[in-house]
Amino acid sequence: MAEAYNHKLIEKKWRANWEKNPVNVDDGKKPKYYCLDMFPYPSGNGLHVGHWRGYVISDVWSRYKMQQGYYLIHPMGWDAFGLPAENYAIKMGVHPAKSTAENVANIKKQINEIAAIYDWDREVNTTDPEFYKWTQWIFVKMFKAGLAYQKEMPINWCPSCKTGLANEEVVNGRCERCGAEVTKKNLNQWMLKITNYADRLLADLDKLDWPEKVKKMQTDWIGKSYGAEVDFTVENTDRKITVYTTRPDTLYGATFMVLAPEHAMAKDLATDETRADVEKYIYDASMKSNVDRLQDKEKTGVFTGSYAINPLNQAKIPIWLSDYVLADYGTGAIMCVPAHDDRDFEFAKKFHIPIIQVIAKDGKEIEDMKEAYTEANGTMINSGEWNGMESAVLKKEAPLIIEKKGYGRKTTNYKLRDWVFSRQRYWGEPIPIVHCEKCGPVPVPEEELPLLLPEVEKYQPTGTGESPLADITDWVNTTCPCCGGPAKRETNTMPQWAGSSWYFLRYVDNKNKEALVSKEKADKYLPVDMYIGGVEHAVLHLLYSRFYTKFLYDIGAVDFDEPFVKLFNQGMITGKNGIKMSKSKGNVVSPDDLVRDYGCDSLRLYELFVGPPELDSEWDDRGIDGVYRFLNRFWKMAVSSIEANPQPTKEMIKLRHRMVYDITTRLESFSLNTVVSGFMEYNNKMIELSKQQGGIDKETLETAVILLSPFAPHIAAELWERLGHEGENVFTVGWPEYEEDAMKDDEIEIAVQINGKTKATVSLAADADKDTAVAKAKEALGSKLSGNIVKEIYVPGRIINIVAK
RNA sequence: GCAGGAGUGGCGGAAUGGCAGACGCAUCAGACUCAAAAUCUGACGUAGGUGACUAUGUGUGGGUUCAAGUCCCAUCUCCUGCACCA
Repeated sequence: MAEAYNHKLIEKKWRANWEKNPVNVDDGKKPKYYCLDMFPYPSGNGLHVGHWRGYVISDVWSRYKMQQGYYLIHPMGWDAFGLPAENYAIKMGVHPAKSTAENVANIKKQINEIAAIYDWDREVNTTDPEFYKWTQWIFVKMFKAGLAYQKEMPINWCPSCKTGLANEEVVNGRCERCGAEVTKKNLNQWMLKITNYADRLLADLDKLDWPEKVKKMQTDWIGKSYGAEVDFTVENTDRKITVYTTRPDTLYGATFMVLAPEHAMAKDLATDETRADVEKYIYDASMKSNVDRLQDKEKTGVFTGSYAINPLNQAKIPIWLSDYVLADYGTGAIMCVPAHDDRDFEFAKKFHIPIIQVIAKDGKEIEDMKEAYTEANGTMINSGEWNGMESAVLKKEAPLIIEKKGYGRKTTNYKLRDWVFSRQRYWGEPIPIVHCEKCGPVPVPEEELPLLLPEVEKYQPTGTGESPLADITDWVNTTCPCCGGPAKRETNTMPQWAGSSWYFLRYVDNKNKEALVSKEKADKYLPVDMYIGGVEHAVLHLLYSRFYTKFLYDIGAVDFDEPFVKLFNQGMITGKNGIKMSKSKGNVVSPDDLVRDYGCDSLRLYELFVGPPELDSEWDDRGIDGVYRFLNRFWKMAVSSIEANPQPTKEMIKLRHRMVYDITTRLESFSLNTVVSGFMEYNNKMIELSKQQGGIDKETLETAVILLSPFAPHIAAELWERLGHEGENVFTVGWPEYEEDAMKDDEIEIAVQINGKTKATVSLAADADKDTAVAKAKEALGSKLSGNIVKEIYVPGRIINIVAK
């Protein structure tokens, strides 16, 4: 009776072994492979099976690379500053430093249960002063480069989190973190000039081996458009209003102009008759939240009483205010061509403004226009000297024509805005700036960094727009590094994204006191070859990281300008009916019990087996029995094979090569769920072959164990030892290779069809010629074949199809 | 509204244009057992037939092809992202 599979004993034994004998060692000769997980923030809830999946995927991939001869950079760390950690601390009534440390310890313990080969010597924590020293250093460098600046403006304000937010953190008018409605608040903010990098951030997407979806999301977020600015004069004045348009070809069709209510000139355009209405409209608009403004489908507006003059034809058009025009895009003012824009059309209809068609649709003017004709496709009409031109051509040429005539200029625009970088919260990196009345904002000298986050009693957000740090007068009051006079410290802190925008650089040189990362180590270990994580950071962390990396490249800190060569987004694990796992829904599945009952190896396999790694999957506990049974059967087959030690048969050799081929190709294409089913298939076949001689041959078994080692490391290590390799590291023996010739069958089964419908199967030599194959097929079909044979198709190794009438 | 992804048994899912449903879960039957669990063997899309078998079948409707889950056109549903960006 063969010894049964005991996951508890095996896993305990090997866990202890690996602690003493690390499997991933840098001998200085191996090439590096950097496989990175998006580092977690240390939440109090711990890990659920969904977090596990990402870590298992990255570990399997890492171990595969290790098996191929790479030295791995496979680190882990903690994104521990920021709102989630701080909000948790406030809820629990403890200091965030304390709760963060506790949560880190707890999650680290849970992560170790995965048996991933993280190199804990490389661990980083964004709240560690030795780490945030460099987060602050980057800010100082950006300040010196003119990329960090202050601006007073109405920003997105989360009344629940009591802090300002970046555009990227506002989702459908709500706070990305807590879901509260975002309002506007006028604050003096630190901004990062990410817009300086808009073109490079857009263009370099082409270099990246990333999911198309993420590239598209970033492209849309950057939102580059081409067009022209056109200057209109306000009638009877010498004041100008500049509008931005992507459709200068339709300039003759402009019948009115609309300004955002926040436009600097909005109030001034009012006349005595309209002043009351205009001021009321501006006030009402200022009171609306983002959510309201988005939900108001129906257009509203007010006529200012003033008119603008179209520089092209001197036409006099009314100037309106409406909140459908955004203040912070383009110039905050637009020319409106109702005939060729849906929004302008709707507005014109509602307020009875004339509509002039300037592009012929299907060669003619539309009589009773029911909707705008928005395509730039047709001949120009009602357009003076432009009449007869093709709209598509004019669209491209008009910006230059307008520029030459002095009516405006060719421009590009971006949806991307500068990054609101300050937070009115305690738990973040202090912004290393000192405000001096004489010298203005002065950066803390680099040699004085880190600027420590002071200990405080009261760390709750104030809600006033000031950070809790503002209360610590003896911290705030300081001297100017420049002139030595009295000065005050900046009291806002950085957003959570500050640390996560560059942490991956620090892993490879995490103890360096002289530099963010040494030149030598950066060149040797960076950039990241494979980055694995959820898709939720597509326009947040992934965009910010690219921006930071480009900046660090520009100042010569690193030698590459894209941080992540390849990106893989794993799908989410949800509870029943696709509902996101959360504590409040009560559908969180904890991995702890599953590890106890089935073992780490089983759970690792099942995490992959639930479905394609890139898609969301519903978790169903029952399925884990299947992989657990597989491991039991594999174990039983293996130990009895070791005992029987049979000579390899032709069948076994063939199976070995095919197994290597199948597992490798599936793994290479990241089809990890079918790798697991492949193991099951081949195990079933090995069990079948075992029946003849009490087992399968040693080499085939060894091959299977190596193939399995990245997926189920404990059982693989144990069986490798039992196969006579005591003291050897199964994880670095090398990935097995296959030979095409050894996989081939001499005789194959092939389907025989009549008119595309399978009617029989025949077995014939793999290299049989057409005549032989067709003859055999006809024989097998016998009386089923009737009528005239029109065509005989034979695809060797695939099919025989006889077309008969 | 725009863009992307997906629709295959009771369920999760598999199929370089070539025998649809691999692999697994659940279910049912049998073996072992005093019994249960575990394990092993088998059945398992639908309809008809005792049966070998026959017909039918990958959201819906067309098309290309000797051959379509796969390619093309149209259409419906669901999910994700963006959303008055001029």
